[in-house]
Amino acid sequence: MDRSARSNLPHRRGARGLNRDLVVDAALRSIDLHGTQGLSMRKLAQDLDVEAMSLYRYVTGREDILEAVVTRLLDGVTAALDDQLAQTWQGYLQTLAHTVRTLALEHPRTFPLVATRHPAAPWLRPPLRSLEVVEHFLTTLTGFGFTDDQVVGTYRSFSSFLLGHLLLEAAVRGAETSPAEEPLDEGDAQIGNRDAEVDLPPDSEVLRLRTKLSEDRGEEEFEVSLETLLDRIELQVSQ
Amino acid sequence: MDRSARSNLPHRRGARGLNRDLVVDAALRSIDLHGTQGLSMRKLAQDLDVEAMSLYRYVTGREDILEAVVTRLLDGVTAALDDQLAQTWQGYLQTLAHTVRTLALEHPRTFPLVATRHPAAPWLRPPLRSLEVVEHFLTTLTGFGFTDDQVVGTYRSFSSFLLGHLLLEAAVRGAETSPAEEPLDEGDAQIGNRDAEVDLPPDSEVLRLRTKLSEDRGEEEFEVSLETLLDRIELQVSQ
DNA sequence: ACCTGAACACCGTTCAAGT
DNA sequence: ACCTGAACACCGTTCAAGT
Repeated sequence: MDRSARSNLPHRRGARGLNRDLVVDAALRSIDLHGTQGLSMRKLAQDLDVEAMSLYRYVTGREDILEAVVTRLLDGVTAALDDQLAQTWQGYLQTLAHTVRTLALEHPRTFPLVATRHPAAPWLRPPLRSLEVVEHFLTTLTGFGFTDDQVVGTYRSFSSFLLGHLLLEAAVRGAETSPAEEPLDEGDAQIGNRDAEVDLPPDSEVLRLRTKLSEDRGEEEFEVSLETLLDRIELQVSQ
Repeated sequence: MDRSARSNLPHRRGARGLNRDLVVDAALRSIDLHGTQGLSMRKLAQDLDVEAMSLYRYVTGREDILEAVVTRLLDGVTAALDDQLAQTWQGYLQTLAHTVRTLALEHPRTFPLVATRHPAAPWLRPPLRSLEVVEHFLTTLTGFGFTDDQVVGTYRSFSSFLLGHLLLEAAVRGAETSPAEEPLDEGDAQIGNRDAEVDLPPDSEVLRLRTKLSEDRGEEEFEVSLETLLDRIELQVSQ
């Protein structure tokens, strides 16, 4: 006999089955929208239709959430790599670089967290701050015949390459997405001119080069620098 | 050493002649010691022997202080450059790079602020987030005969080089300096082993390469990468 | 002119209590 | 087992008031 439909609709609303993953997901969404500053335990709980204190069942505190968000972000990385490309070490570094770049551009407000939280250990360098990713990196390059010194040297230069480029790109995208600047209630002045915040002397080089400096060359710079880095590694590996 | 040892003790305590610079100085000291998180208007006021509300005479709020701290940090840079070295563009970039590096290592807890605050304008890229420094950079390279495209391209690659390397170095130094980890009241376990926080599978590459990965090669990496960057720029400039 | 007390609207986190 | 109310010790910021 069919029992009455008691299986679905937990009881009242959607949030009865709370768990750690749901908390972390909600936190990531919130940070993407409002930045790390905007994340509070109380507002997060509200998003989940629960009181703030309930979160402490699944999470030891705010810091724990931030750490978990970083891990969550990085966790898909190794799975997302292009296997075709990953058949040479050059291809592997390329697909890894592009995967992390995509992630940084998809989460410009969250990426600074990946970049600046204290690494849990000195061998977990940002932005590859996940044991899984670092392990994959080391194993793969060793598999391609890199010596220990070459693997470690490559890990270091690759990390700082990614960190520099992506943090810079994320900062630009983050600024575009987020400003949350007051909509200025009085309809006056300030005609969408983003330089207005800094006043430039009329004879300055910055002023003269302003347009060129503001161009978005992110992708291009990234490709060129990555190419240079690979060349440099190739030199070390082949000798 | 520091100039809190004022010559003429104003009246009762040190803080009668409060002003913006004193507030910013105190904030910088506090962030160096306790990180950005640890900076509160109330505690900062206490350091200055004043009530929190007094600070608002000199500063529009917490954000204003953070921005001012970044500016203060960068403000000495152009003055600190080695004039001798700065007579070639290579030497100029070298002394500039080393000056900023010194600053990052002297203020490892404050440097992330320089790196991650939203730039006030798209042509103020971290970590050279100061109009003064950027202006100096552009003028100097133009003076050495760089075309507009070369100046701007160099500004971009130099910025992300510095950002990647120095944020990584600062993170390591910051972690050493700061942990503020509880002194564990009971004298048990945890024998200063920093890896304890992450448990490694016994067959992992990370575990095998652990020692080599933890070596501090900061200075060396920095020099080598800077050299490579200069070579790359030279190629572009000479053709 | 410079500083402050009191107040407001928030925080993160603990703990004992509810179901 | 899971959630919560009440409480604690903090926040940043405003405003009217003191000197």
